[in-house]
Amino acid sequence: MDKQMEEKMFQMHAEVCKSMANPTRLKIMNLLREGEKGVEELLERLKLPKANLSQHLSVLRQRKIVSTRREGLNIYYKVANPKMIKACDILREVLLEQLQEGGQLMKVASRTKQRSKK
Amino acid sequence: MDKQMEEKMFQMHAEVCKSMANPTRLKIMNLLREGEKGVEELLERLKLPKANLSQHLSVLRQRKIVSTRREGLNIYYKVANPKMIKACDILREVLLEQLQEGGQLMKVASRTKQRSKK
DNA sequence: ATTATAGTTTCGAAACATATAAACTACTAA
DNA sequence: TTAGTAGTTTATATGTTTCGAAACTATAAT
Repeated sequence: MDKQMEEKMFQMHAEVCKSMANPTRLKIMNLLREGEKGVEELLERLKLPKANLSQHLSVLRQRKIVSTRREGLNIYYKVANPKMIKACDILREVLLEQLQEGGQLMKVASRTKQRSKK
Repeated sequence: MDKQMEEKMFQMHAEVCKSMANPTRLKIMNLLREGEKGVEELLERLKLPKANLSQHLSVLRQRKIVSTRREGLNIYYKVANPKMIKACDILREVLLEQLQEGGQLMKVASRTKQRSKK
């Protein structure tokens, strides 16, 4: 892979991250992890204004993170590549570890406090 | 995990994605993947204004994506959790697949064009 | 104490992302 | 053809991210 190609990859990688860098869009991905879902269902579950949901879906579509299928009036969305879910899962693992460590530190801190009280 | 906790997780997840949603910061991560590096070395390799590099490092530090160590005047950075690298790698795989598919489609398109020329 | 070096923080302007509301498009059915 | 439903797009106001420049902080050496 040449220099320019590398540059392009970092650019694209950043764009994908941007698409995932919003709690609402992560919630959408989390719902779609269970499988294909219609806009109607997403609307019910997320309790968002229709236009706003549509905008978020548009972001995910443009980066090809989700793909769509129309059936009459309804449009169905799904995660385009299951590896995307995998990547999300790993990040969540990291976050959980961080929360745990935070918890540990707090425990240690309180233990230290008790000790120094003696 | 309760409702509020879930909400917090999506929030945090989005913040982590934001930290990674910039080509320069991805390049930094890519350099640090090889191991700990001093700011000086990062500066040389990335050819950025010092202040700007420092701002990007600050973003990564705040989300605990990197951690630091000082040694005299120099400060050394490393990736805090190797899973972060794993997550990046998966996203890059997805991107490469997409590029390949794009290539395929282009080939099919040019073949189709030739055919219709007959 | 002064000076030099390595790195960070703050400020301000330009570019970008977000939510809401209003206008629009695609399909269906009467 | 008209009307209705499902979904998308556009416009705009508000907030966020980015960069360069200047000011600042921490450590070391004199």
